[in-house]
Amino acid sequence: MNALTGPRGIQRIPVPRDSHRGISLKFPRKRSMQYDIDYEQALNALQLRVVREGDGYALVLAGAGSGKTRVLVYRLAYLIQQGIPAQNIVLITFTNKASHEMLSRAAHLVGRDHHGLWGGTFHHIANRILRREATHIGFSPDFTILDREDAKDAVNECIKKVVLTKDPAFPKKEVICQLIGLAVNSQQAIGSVVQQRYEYLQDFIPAFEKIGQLYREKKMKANLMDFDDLLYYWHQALLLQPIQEKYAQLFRYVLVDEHQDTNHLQFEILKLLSGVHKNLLVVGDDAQSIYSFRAADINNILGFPKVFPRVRIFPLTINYRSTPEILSFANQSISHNSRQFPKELSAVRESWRKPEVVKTDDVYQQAEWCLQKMGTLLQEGISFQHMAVLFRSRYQAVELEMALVKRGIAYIVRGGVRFFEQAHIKDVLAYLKMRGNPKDEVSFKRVMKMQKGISSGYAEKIWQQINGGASYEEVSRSLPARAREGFGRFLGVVKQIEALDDPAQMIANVVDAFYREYGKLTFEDYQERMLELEELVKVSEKFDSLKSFLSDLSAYEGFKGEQVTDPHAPQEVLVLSTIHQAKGLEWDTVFIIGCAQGSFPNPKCVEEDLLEEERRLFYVAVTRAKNRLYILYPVLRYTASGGLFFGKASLFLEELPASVYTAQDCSDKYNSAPQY
DNA sequence: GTTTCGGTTCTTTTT
DNA sequence: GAACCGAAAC
Repeated sequence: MNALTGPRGIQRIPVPRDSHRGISLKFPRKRSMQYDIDYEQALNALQLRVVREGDGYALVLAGAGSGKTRVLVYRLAYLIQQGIPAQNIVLITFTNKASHEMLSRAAHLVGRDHHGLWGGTFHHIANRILRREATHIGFSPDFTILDREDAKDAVNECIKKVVLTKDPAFPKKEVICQLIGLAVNSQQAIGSVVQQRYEYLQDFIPAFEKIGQLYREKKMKANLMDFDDLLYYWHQALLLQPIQEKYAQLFRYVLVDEHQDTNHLQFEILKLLSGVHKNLLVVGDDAQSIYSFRAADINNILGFPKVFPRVRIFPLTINYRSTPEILSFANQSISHNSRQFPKELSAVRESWRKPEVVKTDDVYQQAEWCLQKMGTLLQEGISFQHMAVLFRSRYQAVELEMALVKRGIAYIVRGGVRFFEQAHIKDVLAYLKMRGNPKDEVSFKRVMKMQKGISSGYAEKIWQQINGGASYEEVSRSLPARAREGFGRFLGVVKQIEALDDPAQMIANVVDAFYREYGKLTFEDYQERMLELEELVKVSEKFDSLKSFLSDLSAYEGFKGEQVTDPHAPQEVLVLSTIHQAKGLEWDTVFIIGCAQGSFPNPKCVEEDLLEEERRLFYVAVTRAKNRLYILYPVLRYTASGGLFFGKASLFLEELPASVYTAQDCSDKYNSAPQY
């Protein structure tokens, strides 16, 4: 059973029956036969108040492990039970996974009545709405969504058009993408974002603005949107009176999870969506705001009461998840931050062991220590699915991965490369996208560049010619021999899929006609990649048209190595995860590795604001653990150039009183590096 | 002018 | 590993 969320008979505080004022909804005295939900059994007094009295503008400050998911699920069930049609409720979550989990839990309570509810991430819901309203903002409904890599490439082309002479001081395309994204999400001019976050680049502001302009035009011409555009154009659409009217009328209740990680643009969307019925309930924890690099603005939650003076605030401060020892460790840590709602989480669990802080020689010993401890835990009856290893940065897990592979232990890594962002998946999908959206320049060029003899130069020329109305023969004649052959092969593949509309068949055809051979020559691990393409065929079989497949692609968040097709398969595998990806999850046992100076906090985050965010990240990691928490740090660091560093524990450990943990020193016990 | 290939550099977090 | 750069090859 899931201890995450609820008290289950832990305490029974009497609830004042008439404590809500001016609320039109009444809690039914007689429960309907249809669903017998025992709210009072399932929820504590404060949780119950949120569920029953969450009308109007409401802010739920839900500390880690305080049952926030449970509250949202029951609130949902309550509204439906009150007779609110599901299609008039929108539940915005941080990941689509969280949305699915909440909806399926709500389904347990109210059966099929939750069907039609609008659930998902901001981006997911934006996608759904924009497919309907695209024509109002200058797009056609079959627009293609660019992922981060595609967007980067497109921006790069714009950079080349603006910056003609190479300047070594000009920032890389990643940086440009980042600041264009920040500008959109925080609704600021690129110039002011640069002033605030990249002051040293201010000489380039005019160039940045030109690039941003060009990029926006390019996408519009090609009927493309990047992730940020989904929000940008959703907001643009909502600024049109009839559309605003339509959706603000439709959404009688707007529920928002993880509000601390929303950005300015998202908050504006929320204001517009809730503008008619004025039922906006946001749930969040300012102590867990960890996405400022995506323009998340902690002021959205800290300043919520200022924006809506009549807001009601519900603080949930009882933690049902962790032992008091883990909680006091977390509380001690977060108390070093200055910007937060004052609060302290209190524990109801029984006292148990303190968290252990383990000093090791290096990353190999760190991995070994984890494995040995896991062995002990297995003997105690804790299986791998109840353990997780968390880290600040993806690269910190590699030594542990090697050790796990060596022992044949199954694991998945969350964070890093996503299934749909791998080169071979994107290659094959580019063919389908090209067919689905003939204006899709990015996919067309990607497909062209797979052919030998054609690289970005000819890909551009071919694209220009075809758009200028040239026939295939004309294009072919204009090319040099090598490129002409490639173009011929391309036409062959296109012919294969021309007449099809079934995505699974199209994928299989592309692979058979071209990609299998191409893959053999391109990838060393070609066989694995072919297996993943088979996986892709399976995923696509669920869709009966190309259109529905393509418009739903963005909803998938699965990672490489995870079962994309069957997310509910029971998993006996160990989870290795970035802390960011671990948000909202919990395990019996948590290992946090790499808590050393120079790794965590990330050295690039030295500014005061960012340091506080790093500390919140540490807080998130710590509060994932229910019973056992092991925090490890290696003192030796190998630099890229082969040098050795002596490091010490993370600032976040050093600043804590020694009384909140037990320390273990494993360094010096170490003889020679194991060979992997 | 364009492509290809071999070397070098660096890796924060993500819808 | 993959992204970038420069030099050789077409």
